[in-house]
Amino acid sequence: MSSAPHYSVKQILKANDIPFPAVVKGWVRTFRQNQFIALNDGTTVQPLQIVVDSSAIDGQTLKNITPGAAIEAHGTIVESPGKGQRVEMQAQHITVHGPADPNNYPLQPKKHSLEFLRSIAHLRFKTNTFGAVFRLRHGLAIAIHEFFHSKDFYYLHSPIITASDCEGAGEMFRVTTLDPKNPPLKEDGSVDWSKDFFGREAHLTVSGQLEAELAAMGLTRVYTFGPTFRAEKSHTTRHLAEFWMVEPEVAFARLNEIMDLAEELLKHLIQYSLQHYPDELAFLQKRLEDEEKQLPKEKRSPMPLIEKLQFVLSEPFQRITYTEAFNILKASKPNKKKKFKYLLTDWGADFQTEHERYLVEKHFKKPVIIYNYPAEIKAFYMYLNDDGKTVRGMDVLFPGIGEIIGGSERETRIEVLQKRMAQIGIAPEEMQWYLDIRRWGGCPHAGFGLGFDRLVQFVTGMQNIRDAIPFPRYPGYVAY
RNA sequence: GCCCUCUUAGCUCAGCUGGUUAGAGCGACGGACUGUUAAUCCGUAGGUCCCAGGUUCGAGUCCUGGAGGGGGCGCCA
Repeated sequence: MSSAPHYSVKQILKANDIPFPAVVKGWVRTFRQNQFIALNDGTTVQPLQIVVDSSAIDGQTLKNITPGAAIEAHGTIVESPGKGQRVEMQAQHITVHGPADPNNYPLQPKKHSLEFLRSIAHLRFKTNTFGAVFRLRHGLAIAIHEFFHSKDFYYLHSPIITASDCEGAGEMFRVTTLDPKNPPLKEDGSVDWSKDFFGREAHLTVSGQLEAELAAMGLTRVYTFGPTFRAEKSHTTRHLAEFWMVEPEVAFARLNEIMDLAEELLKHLIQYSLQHYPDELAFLQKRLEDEEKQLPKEKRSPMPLIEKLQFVLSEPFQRITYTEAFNILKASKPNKKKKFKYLLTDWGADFQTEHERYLVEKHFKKPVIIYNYPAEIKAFYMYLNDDGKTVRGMDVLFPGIGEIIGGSERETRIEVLQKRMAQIGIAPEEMQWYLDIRRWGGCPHAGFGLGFDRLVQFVTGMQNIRDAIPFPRYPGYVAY
């Protein structure tokens, strides 16, 4: 057997100095005519063609070369006389590491529905679609770190288990080691959490924001990038119970600066995807087009995937205040003609999905940043404007997926913060640390949360967020 | 939590207003094939029509309940 180096399919397809000896390892996609193996190792969309001399290979090995089998091929990379590829391997020797019985191997060389693949999520990494999605997901993560690193942001590992249960971002999952059948009780019959592992109640974090604020008060610019958890029974294509969030927090920054940062980050990430993953995006674009062929025209994506990404880069995001947005919506046709399910009449009402979609997809036809929201519909930590009615919060809305970023300038005036906490019933002693950073060396600061899986969803064109994360968790479903 | 919708072969789906032995493509299996590109050609096998009741002379088709999938709304990232 040859002792040639092991190359990835990606390396071989890019190689210029041919011919050369090589070893490749991967999984068989198809085996045509007892002669042509299409091999994929997850490094590219394109498979490598391996040409087999069937007379030189024993019958059992030949029989085991079926879709899904893991093989190792030793041979020479040569220019391909065939039409579909530039180079191919002429194999001298093939080892089947793991056969895949074609009688019961679920993946066939044909289209499968995403729902079916989701039901065999442990195998979907082997497909071109999920290979492309997860390579892009990786690339976006790298790009996020590079982006922040280049701007002197420090990557903060915010805790996953949190003692803080008043972030207000949603229902939390409890973390406990107590016996659910027989928990220690207090005299009044309630559970005695002081006997639990941490000596008090603990939960999975819904956001690293509050911890990021603490770190920004010493490191100036930080960001978190980690899993967050919400026990909301959301049944939609854009919610997960476990999802990844990117949360930059910047000391001395005001709302405008954070809006600039959000727009720059999103554009950078899309630019990065277009530049580094053109093959994946072309593949995903075609996949989306094929899938949408069955749909009526009005339900299809308004433009192809790559064009959509370029379009987001082409213009500044539309920035409007809540009040401006409210006035546009109130005067809009669907509101006047009562086409909206929720009609807008009074200032202060929260926008519904249909309103956000109208602004983004019909009125402005580009990403929209809405800011200065009514205080009542936003979190307690947002900076109260001088009008006493609105807070310096902002949402970045994207076509198709809605809110991709939510952020704000934080309230720094301790007495205003205490008042708002009291209004919604947060005990000040629970949040002393949060008040302390206003007490000593407080300063204006702002930040936002980017839904990483929603970003992956947007860039890859996956309609369901469950197909943008390797192992989705949602109400009623957890596997692996 | 509310609403809509779907479940027929391994996969994707067809099956008209209830009416004989439930169909196709792909896949699988057997065979042919030395430049194919989800190869092609010939042949074969493969179904508890999601489950449980009910209506009916007769149910894949209608009704009720249940399970599972998908979608919409709310909540948000």
